[in-house]
Amino acid sequence: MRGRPKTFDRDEALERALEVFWQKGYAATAIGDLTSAMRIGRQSLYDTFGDKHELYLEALARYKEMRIRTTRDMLEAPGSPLANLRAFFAMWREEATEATSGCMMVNSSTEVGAVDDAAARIIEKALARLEELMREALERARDAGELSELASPRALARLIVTSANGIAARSRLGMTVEEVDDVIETLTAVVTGASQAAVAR
Amino acid sequence: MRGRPKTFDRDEALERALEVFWQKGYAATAIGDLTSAMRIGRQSLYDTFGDKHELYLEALARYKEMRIRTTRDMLEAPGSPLANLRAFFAMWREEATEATSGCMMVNSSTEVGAVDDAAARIIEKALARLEELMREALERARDAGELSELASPRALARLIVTSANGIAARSRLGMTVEEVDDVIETLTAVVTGASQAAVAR
DNA sequence: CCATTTTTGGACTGATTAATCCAAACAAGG
DNA sequence: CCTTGTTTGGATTAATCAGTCCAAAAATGG
Repeated sequence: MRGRPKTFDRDEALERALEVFWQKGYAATAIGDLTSAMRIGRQSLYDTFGDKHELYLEALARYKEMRIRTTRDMLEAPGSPLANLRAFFAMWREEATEATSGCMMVNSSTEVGAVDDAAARIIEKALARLEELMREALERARDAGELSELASPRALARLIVTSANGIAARSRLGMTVEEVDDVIETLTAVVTGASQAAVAR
Repeated sequence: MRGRPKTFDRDEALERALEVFWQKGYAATAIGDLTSAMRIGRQSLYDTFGDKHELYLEALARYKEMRIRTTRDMLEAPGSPLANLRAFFAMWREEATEATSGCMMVNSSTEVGAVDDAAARIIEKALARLEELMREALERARDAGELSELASPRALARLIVTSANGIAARSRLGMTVEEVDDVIETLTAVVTGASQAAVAR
């Protein structure tokens, strides 16, 4: 290897770019915001990551991987599948009340989803994967005897992921614990079968 | 009245601005996009609506009113409260599958919610009102004997509105009928009390 | 016809943007 | 020390943006 070696870590810089895009979105993020957060020069950014849009897509893909990994690790942890589901809800609750970043994929959907096909494809695949992980977790809980029959694990998984997306959107404005808890407790009751209502007659 | 009379309808122009902001968001909408959609000159826009941000807030407030009005009209229609709830779900389903505009309040939350206090306040109040309308509708259905006891009408209302927000975010990427139906059918089952799962043991 | 007001659009300002170019500093290996 | 490659930041470009100013045209009432 000849020449001056790279002094910054590509992954670290990408991670810092991710945080800026996650918080501020695509359009509102200026190159200067990125270089200062990433602590690299402007030219290094273009040399290393292409342009702003490429960097955004790479950050979004990284976010997607992170989100899928943590979800899978949580839901597929050893032990009680139902306890894992509860732990997942708890994590989600913490995130919604302690931060206003929301979910980068939800933010991206609403901001650029309709015009950025590459971003849309990343998000669509990620949401499908998250639904799959959730469905499998529900089925494991059922197979372990912690839940009785589920009418449609897939449909229930979709409701859960959709609700998570709704919470994420809302948390951009700031959410109280009470607001999140209402949603989570109701969903938990649905999953565990405590009926919220019963058809009369 | 002396002088040339106004030739455009302020409400119509505002409605057209609303549609642009709804579809494209705040930052991505240029003044030129607005004037051409509103079919008025640039100076008329500034004279009539102040500046871009004021116009956005007014459009957002108009959207909020529209959304609350249609929701209330639907949920408070004469006849069966439960049928009204089902009609509400049906409308929501149509919107999610036939358009990619989503919900302007959800779009606004994720884009400017964290930095635009005026917009945030409009949205927070609107969501609280929608939750209230939904809670009241659930209570009417219960009181009419169409649903049995509800553990927490408020919590259930929050789950429903949150899911609607999640669907709205997701619909920006385009949604299939199947995806929406899974969520709506599960929610309907929750409301009507058809158990999705029961605690084992 | 004149006064009044509105509409329209071009010219303009000032700021900001993404992106490129370039030169100087810098750091390693041969 | 010299070659190679990297980092940095200033200069620059070309585009875009919101917003203001202004003048001409248009439409009404007196």
